[in-house]
Order: sequence, then C-alpha cells, then structure tokens
Amino acid sequence: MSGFCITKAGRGGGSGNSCGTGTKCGRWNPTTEQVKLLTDMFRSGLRTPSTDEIQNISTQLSFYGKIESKNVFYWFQNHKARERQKRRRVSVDEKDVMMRRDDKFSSAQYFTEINHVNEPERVIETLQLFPLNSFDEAEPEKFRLQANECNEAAAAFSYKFGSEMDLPQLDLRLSFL
Amino acid sequence: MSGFCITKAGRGGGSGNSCGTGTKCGRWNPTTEQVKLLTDMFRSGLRTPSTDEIQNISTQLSFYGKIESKNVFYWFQNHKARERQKRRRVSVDEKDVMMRRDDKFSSAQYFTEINHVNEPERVIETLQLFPLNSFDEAEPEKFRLQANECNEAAAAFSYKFGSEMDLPQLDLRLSFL
DNA sequence: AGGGTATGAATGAAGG
DNA sequence: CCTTCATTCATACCCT
Repeated sequence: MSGFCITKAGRGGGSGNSCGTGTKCGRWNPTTEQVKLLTDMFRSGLRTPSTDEIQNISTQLSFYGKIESKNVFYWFQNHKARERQKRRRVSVDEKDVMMRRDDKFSSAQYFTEINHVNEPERVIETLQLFPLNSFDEAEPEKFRLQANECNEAAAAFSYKFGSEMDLPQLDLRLSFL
Repeated sequence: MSGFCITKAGRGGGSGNSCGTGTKCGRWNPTTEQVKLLTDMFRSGLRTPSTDEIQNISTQLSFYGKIESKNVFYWFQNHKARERQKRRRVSVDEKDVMMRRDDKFSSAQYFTEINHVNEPERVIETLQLFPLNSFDEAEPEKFRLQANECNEAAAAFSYKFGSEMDLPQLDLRLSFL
C-alpha cells in the first residue's frame, strides 16, 4: 500500500541513500529556523492551515532547507493533536488526584479546577522569550466530549448495508491471491 | 529478507491481532493479507465499491481476520482521498520548484502539469474481474473540478511571487492570517 | 549502548 | 468528497 515505511534504506542497507551531507533522508528533519517559524505561526493562532496556506508556508520555508507540503501539514496536525493530548492528560490527572482523596468537601475546588482545566505545568514554557501575547494557547476549543472507548459507532454508521448476514457467498472477485 | 519495517507486532502476521476474545479492540487493525487484497482491488481500479461489493469484500476478507463492512467502506474512502491529496501536494510541490525560476507567466506550463498529474500506477490489467457494473473505477470525474483549484492556486502564487522570490526574511506571520 | 522522550508519518474513523 | 481527530508506528535525539 502506500509505502508502508519506505524507510530510508539508508542505515545499513546498502541501497542508494545518498544523503551524504549530513542530511539524513528518510524523514523530514526540520531545521531550527523552520521549527521556529512554524512555532511562531502556531503561537500566533494558526492551527489548521488550509491547503493554500500549507503551500505558501512550505514554499517559504523551503528557503531554509528541504521541505514538502506534507511536512507542514503533518507538523500542524501533530502539534495541535499533541497539545490537545497534553491538556487532556493534565486534566485527567487533576481529576484523578481529586478523586483519590475521597473529597467530600472539595466540590468547590473541583469546579475551580475544572474550569481552569488547562494551565499545563510550565514544562515547556522556557521558550517564553517572546514578549508577546500570551493569549496564544487559549484556544476556545469546543469541548465536544467524545465518547471514546469501544462505544461502537456501528449505530452511528449511516451507511446502509443490505440485510446483514445474508450469507451471500459467491463468486467473489477476490481471486487475486 | 528486508523485513525491517513493514510490520511488526501490530498488523503483521495476520494472526496475533485478535481482538476477538475479550481483548479490547479499539479499532480495526487490518492484517497484512487484508491490506494486500484491498490494495490489489484498488489498483485494479476499484474506487468506490457499491454496498453489495462492500458486503462481499468484507465477507471474503473476514477469512483473514475480524473485519466489518464499514471498515471496507472507510478503507476505500480514505485510500482514495489520500491518494488524491498526495497527488495534489506533489504536483504543487513540483510547481513550486518550477516557480523558483523566473517564470511568473508560465500559466501554460502550469496547466499542462496539472492535467498530467501523473499516475504512476493506473494499471488496467485486471480489467473486469468484477462482473458487476462497477465502472466507477473509471471515475468519470471531470477536470473542471480542478479548474477551480487552479485558479485559487494561481492567485496565491501571483500574490506571493509577484515581484521577488528571495525574501528570506518573510513575514509569514501576517501573510496568512 | 541502552532506554526514554520528542516528533515525523501513517491511517482508521468520523463529521460535514 | 473533503477535512479533521485520535491513535499508533517508527525514528531521531538526548540522557544517564
């Protein structure tokens, strides 16, 4: 299928991986300038660039090194997802902590914390060199709590399928194998 | 054996992956055989299987592991969409390369490339293994669909490369907001 | 030199 | 059909 992991045959595989000049092939390795700019954009509020924006960004960043549009696309996808993930993780932890203490009287505190929800530990904040608008990450994300787990969306599956297991065994065009 | 990546515990071996016996199964994890067959079908031209086809395929593939109709449905949806997306990105990237030269008025060339949108595969070999009327493989999609995109892209470019091409000091932060 | 972490890439599943 | 989200795989990088 789509190149499983086309992995760079580089390592050990004698295959023509001509990335000699320290540029490792295989997967995009952003330069610090590229990362800085991408991060700036993200901090400025850009979360999901459109195709055109991706193109522009890619084109411009290519000045600093090899880059493809898909790299930009993935970068934003991952960055956004990970921020969300981190936030979720934090909130869950907070909840756990609370729960753990049989809190009978901390309801007030509970709400307070919930409302705050984010305020991830300033782990990465070391980068706060920028003067700026610290509003950045606020992002009023819609809290569409999603029913995860095996909730099974079969029901939600709007696509219509015939009458279930009718056992229509047949010729099958799967004679590929 | 070049087994380096491709698979590993996850979807490999088409056996270990049994969500069946109480194992928590979050989402379908196709076995390699299933992927291979689906890919073959896709390469044979099947793009949008009908409900019946989906049913049949699903039934057949269930021999290789747990699978539901919706999985087949989604697989084709995703595969098709991603191939198209990939193609689009690649073609644009190529364009970028060209644009780097001075040709700001290469609209002719521009369109030529768009129309080409080379399709490396596109093997028509298998022809009608499928008795059905599934001509959809031909994907009667017209080009006019692309026309629109072309315009947008063109606009974006003119905007961008209107006068100079090396502004390393780009002010990305504002251009896309 | 090995383990942990950060992150690029891929893809199943939905929503619209 | 297109876009987006969640999850997972595969690596690069860093640390002890």
